[in-house]
Amino acid sequence: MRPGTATRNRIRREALALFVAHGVDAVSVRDIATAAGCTPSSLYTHWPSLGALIEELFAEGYAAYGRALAEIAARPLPFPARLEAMIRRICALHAEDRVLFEFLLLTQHRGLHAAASTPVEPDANPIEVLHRVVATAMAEGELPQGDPALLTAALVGVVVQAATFAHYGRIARGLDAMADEIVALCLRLIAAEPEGARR
Amino acid sequence: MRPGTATRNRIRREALALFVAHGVDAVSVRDIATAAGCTPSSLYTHWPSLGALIEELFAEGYAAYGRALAEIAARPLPFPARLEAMIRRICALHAEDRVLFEFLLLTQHRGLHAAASTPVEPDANPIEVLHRVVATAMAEGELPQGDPALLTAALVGVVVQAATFAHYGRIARGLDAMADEIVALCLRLIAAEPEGARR
DNA sequence: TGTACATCAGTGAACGCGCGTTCACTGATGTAC
DNA sequence: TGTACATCAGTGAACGCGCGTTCACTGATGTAC
Repeated sequence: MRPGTATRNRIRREALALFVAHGVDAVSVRDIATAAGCTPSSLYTHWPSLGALIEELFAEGYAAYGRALAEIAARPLPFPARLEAMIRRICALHAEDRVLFEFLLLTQHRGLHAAASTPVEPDANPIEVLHRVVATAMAEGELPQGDPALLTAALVGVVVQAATFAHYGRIARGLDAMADEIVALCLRLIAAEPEGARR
Repeated sequence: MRPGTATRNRIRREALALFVAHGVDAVSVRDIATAAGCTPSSLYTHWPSLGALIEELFAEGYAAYGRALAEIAARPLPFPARLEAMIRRICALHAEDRVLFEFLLLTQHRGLHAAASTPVEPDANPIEVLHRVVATAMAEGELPQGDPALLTAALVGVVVQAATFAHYGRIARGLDAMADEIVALCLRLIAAEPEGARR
């Protein structure tokens, strides 16, 4: 570990925690420096601006989620099995680093606006990865025809909103403790025939 | 209409549009005044602070959605019919005033943090209303047993994420144009037996 | 092993700027007599 | 109908403050000889 890396990591960790606790725009460079036990100017040793720090945290976290999903998406399994594995992975990541998960949740709108400008590796966007998987499954008949984007939204929505409820204390458990139920809900969404089905 | 009401409404409308376009924290009093064709100080004729304007817009919008759902929740219909009506109502509201819908979407986290302090009428919170309906249906056997909060989250998630996708252009249609499909997805979530069901 | 030098994380005082907000005011409108 | 007054939305200049950022610096660490 190079010298200075310790402070750099402390700034990253404390900034993330403050962003989640108070909202990104309510946290100043001085707040972060105080929490990290350094001076405000110290942040500029490691990042060219506060915005760059925020962008780095978002981009890295978002990309990590994207790569985790892309790895599963590439497995030679039927679509439902891959979907289940992806959802379980997300639930596990929620338990692994809840602060990061909630940061991505709270920052999604700001982050996605900003990220729209920068060209990214295709696997760096978890939504994109899932959308691709769903669209492919639909094209290959593993799923009934429909709007792949809407089904993707529904699947993402179930997981994201569960996390949001957990964040606000509407649900007391973490996503990993609910993984079985979340998977069951998502599998209902991709069921072949909803209701009134006749055979 | 009292004199001055026109400016007040213009400020409300332009502020909402700017908040949605750039994010709440990126919009200054001067920005709003310029868009509304008045001076910054004019805002203080109608609100004690910029924060009060933001809070009013969020609280009123959120409460309107809550009351719309509460009205449907009170109808003497079986649960699935009421759920369908509520979802269709939300989709219609999206088409009616998309800027308001997206403002509530983007502001949910900030708004919910702030609103946590103020005591509100119970029907002013659309999530609360839906949660109550789901919990009641579960208690009365209209739904299989489970965590009512998680099922509520899933239902909210489908609609909210569809709106988010629409906002970012991932889906080109408005919610009202997708109402049938969104309803179908939500009805799958409340189906009695998911899969592997044997009779 | 000891000295000289380069590197670079972190400091602390200071900066200019744009922010939300204030306040004495103006001027149009409505009301009383 | 005409005059005097009250009301109040909106003005414009000014405010203090906290923000992100800069910059000359310090001092510890690693390297060369």
